[in-house]
Amino acid sequence: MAKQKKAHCEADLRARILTQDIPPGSDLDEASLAEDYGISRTPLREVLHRLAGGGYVRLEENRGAKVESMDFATLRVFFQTAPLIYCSIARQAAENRSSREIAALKETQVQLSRVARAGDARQSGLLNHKFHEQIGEMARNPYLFAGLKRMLVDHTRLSQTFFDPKTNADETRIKKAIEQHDAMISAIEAQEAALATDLTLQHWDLSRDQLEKYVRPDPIPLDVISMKDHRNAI
Amino acid sequence: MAKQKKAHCEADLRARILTQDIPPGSDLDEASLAEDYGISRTPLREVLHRLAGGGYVRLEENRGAKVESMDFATLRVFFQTAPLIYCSIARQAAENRSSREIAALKETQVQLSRVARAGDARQSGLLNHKFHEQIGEMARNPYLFAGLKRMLVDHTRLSQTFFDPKTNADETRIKKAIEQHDAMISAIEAQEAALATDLTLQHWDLSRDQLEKYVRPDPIPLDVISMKDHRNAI
DNA sequence: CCTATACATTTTGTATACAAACGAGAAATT
DNA sequence: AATTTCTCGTTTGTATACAAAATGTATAGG
Repeated sequence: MAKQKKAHCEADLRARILTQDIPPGSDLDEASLAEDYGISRTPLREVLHRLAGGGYVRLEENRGAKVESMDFATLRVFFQTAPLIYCSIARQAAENRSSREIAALKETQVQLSRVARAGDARQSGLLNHKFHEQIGEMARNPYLFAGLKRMLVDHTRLSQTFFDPKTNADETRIKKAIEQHDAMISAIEAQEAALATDLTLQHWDLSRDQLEKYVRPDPIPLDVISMKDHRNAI
Repeated sequence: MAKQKKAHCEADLRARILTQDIPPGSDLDEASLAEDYGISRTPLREVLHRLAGGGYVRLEENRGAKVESMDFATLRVFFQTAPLIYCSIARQAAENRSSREIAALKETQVQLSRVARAGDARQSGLLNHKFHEQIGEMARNPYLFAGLKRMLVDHTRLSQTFFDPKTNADETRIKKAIEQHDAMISAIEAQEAALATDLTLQHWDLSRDQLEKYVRPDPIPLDVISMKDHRNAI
């Protein structure tokens, strides 16, 4: 029972950080969190240590835990490194996947496409996170997997807007991303490493285009006419 | 005072694991370790959690901490992934290094060459570890750095014999490795990224030859991105 | 002789009380 | 008025006692 509470605490904190329910830079107070989750401070501190190990929070001496921030420098490195890690992982996942893992991945994908269709942005982001983490496990490469997990923490937080469609174009993009997932599953299942990396790169391109808009949004139109044109163009 | 004891405990356990003074697969008993280091079990458990986060030990539910083992599968992946991570890190270290970090790196190198000449294999291994970790920090890439740190845990453990010369050829190899370090420092200081990666690859080759008793598969291609689409480069 | 089960021992997990460090604000000194 | 120092409340860090789980051992039954 108490074990479940601790596991729930850790999973819930992870989810809340990934969805930015607890935003980057937030202070985490041990006493109040322990009370919230109905456990004492000792196991809560162990949870925080584990979250720190996974790049979710930063522990400072005598100063408690803060949710890892995402400054501009981090973002730059993120864009720089993502294709390398994602593609290397995809290649090795295709080489080393087991059929059991493929089945689990397909199950995640089914759930993801369901919640995405239902418009549940929060669950979509979390299941998308799980999807890519499962591919990471398939690669059986603890070195790259360590980097991937940290990368996914930032990626999921950054792309919180991705699964929350505002326009028709957004919905198309979500649909496309989920189709890409299906293609990636097939390639990995068929152990076609080259295809898997290629599809992963395309998937990254889609995500990156969306993220760049979020990070560097379209400039405000200089005049009313061009804005009208833009609206009518769709 | 107590803070120092805890820090010492963590550093000492790290060193003992890296030097295989505590061999892979060992069980770590909380009570006896706590007594050995003169701290109570609570802070000791936090140390173990941190070591687990760094890939030094594995924590199993209700079953304590074991030093991470190095099975055959791990070894294979190690040889596969090392050049990719080391070279990516070296390139970015050259791009992002500060002069302060260069000075610190040089200091480590001075110490390393001193203890290596003195035949202190244990300290040589640990300082070599520190040297490469410092280069990792220079890259300012938390994603690759996470993988590098895990890689170095295994690399340092594997190469425990490296700095313990048995023959003249061994001594020549050590000398060569340390000369390579000097060249790497120069390249990184001069921000010559291409040269730094090239030297790093040579350095890896030397180390790999030494570890060659283990099966080594083909490395992951270094240019997974540039092969495809250079739009992805930033 | 082997297996299974109950019990005892050991080890890990949690709660709580206490100690130490930090930070904010008041008081004192220049 | 500005700066320093002191004090107190808050928060984090540690020790210890206790609970729960796992492991080892002995004994009963087959």
